[in-house]
Amino acid sequence: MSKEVRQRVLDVCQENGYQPNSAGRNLRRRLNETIGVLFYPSCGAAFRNIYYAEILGELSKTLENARYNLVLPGLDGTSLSEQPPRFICQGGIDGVILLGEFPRKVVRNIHGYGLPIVLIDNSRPKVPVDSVTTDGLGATKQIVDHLVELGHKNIIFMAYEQNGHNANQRQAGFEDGLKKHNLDPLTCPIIRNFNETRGAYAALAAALKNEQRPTAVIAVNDTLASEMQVRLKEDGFNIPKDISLFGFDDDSPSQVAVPPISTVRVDRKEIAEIGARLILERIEKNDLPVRNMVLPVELILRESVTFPPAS
Amino acid sequence: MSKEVRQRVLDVCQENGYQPNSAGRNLRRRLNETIGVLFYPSCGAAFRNIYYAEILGELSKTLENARYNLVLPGLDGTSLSEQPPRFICQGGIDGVILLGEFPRKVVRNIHGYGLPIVLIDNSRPKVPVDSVTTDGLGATKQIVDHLVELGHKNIIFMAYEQNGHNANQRQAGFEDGLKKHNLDPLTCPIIRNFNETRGAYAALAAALKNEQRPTAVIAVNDTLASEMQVRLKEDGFNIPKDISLFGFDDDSPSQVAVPPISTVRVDRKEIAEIGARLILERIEKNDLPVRNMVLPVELILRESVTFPPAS
DNA sequence: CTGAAAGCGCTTACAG
DNA sequence: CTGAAAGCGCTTACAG
Repeated sequence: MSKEVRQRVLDVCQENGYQPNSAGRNLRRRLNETIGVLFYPSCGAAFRNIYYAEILGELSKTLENARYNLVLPGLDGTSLSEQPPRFICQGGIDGVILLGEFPRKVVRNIHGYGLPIVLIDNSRPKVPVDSVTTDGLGATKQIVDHLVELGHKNIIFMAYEQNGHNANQRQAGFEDGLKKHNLDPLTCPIIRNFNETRGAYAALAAALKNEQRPTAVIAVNDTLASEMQVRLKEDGFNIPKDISLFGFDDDSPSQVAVPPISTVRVDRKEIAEIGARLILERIEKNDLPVRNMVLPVELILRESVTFPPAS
Repeated sequence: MSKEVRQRVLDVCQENGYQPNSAGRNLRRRLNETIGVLFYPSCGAAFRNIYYAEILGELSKTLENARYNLVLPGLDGTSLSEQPPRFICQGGIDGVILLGEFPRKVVRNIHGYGLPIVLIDNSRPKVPVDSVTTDGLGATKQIVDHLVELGHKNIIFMAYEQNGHNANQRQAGFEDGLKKHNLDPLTCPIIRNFNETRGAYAALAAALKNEQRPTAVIAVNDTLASEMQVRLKEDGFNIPKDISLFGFDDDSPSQVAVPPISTVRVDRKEIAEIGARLILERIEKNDLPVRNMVLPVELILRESVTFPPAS
């Protein structure tokens, strides 16, 4: 074949935007260039936390650069306890990304299918799988440091009852912070006996009636923080003069709140890129050692935090 | 082959959960059993409206029943104006679902690639594509009917500046309602000169200073409605005694608000199922006539609406 | 009705 | 280094 003809063929391919047909290519290469994503407990529920939607968006962009597509099999994390689902038996995917707080049993189950998997924003030390999470423990410790520096001595940590990696890490950081500063756990309560806004505020309001009234509240995420702020204001508390308030995640609720709420920023792009790298590397070489990445986070200080009221 | 052997083979397949390999199957059948989803302007942005996440979840479940997977190509609706993207040239998908308010130009562009496409929650009459939307026009007319029946004469409609099918339909329904009840457009203003919460409330507050103070507000969605409610309460208005309030979509903000906000419920499952049906039918037979489905909606009456204050 | 062959579009290993 | 052949796993059209 002459070089001239060769070049002309290549040109024509270029012009018409020819791309090798994926089915043929994949069949031959025994690869799919496709990664499945699962949510827990469901797609709709996971995205109540907009944070996950942003990570998903970044993930799909990053994987596109590696010619990979993301596929959403039509099933929830909750229906995975039984038989292996179609999208796994069918061999149409090269790996699975688990986005959200999957219970250990489900992770183990999926891991058992032998596909490369990676946990994003969740970690299961007892199951040998790659993961990428953020340093919630360190973040809450930093928050306590900051509040103590301002003079706060009675601080509340509150999180939804439901166990989860992030809630647990953030609580652990709070407990570490209390120890470090010799704060009394009795006047620095941890509130976790609620699972919806109303219960949350009832529990918070009760804690505020304590003899040593708490002067700062750390909520496990921005949605909870902003809901508490609205209720506290309705009950006549001034934020931040009476009560300082911290959230987590730097989502929209903390930004649009009045006053804006101090929070912890997580780099969604970074977590997505690392998650993508982990799964791509494991697809290439499945006998890599397990890697558990923990990303640093950044405190965002806004008007919802100040010195405690003079007592 | 004896029937006995045949049965044993089938049994073994069943036991091991054998599924035909998708790459081989698809190559031969010249089909992909895969549908692409695009968001506008981006995945992260689209899901700020949790409504779209719920539709996506339902879509993936419905399509799973037809053995179809949903694939997220790693690109935004915004980057579609240029060359056909990889996931189209590669021939890996049988159709495309457009979720959200895509500009006409982009829809036309994608339609030009020749793949079956369907618009969900958006309609572009000038482009010959299937679509499924909800009856926002009828809904707002019903809301006006209801408010007028309670005695309201001065009603505000407010929506973000950005044009969009839903905002426009809902506004059109408001205008129809005004005409039907001979209400004066001067005392029933349409506010659309804002694109974030602060501007929205400034515009609303200004309108409330009108001589004929409006006694009811219809916000284009629940997020806007609940934000306005918080600000109105801060400024000393009682909801609903001073001002009745309507939102749209029956999302979480209208449910957790104090008081809960009247709204319009859209059946996410239904819209997803119809969208799925439209695209599957078009994949099967691409020369079907264009179908534009409009789903009925349901008014949800909550405590945020009552009679206007005695004047 | 049953069973063997052809071929979907590609890539890789092989022969020249 | 170049070019033809084999084969990935399936399904369908064809021969017997």
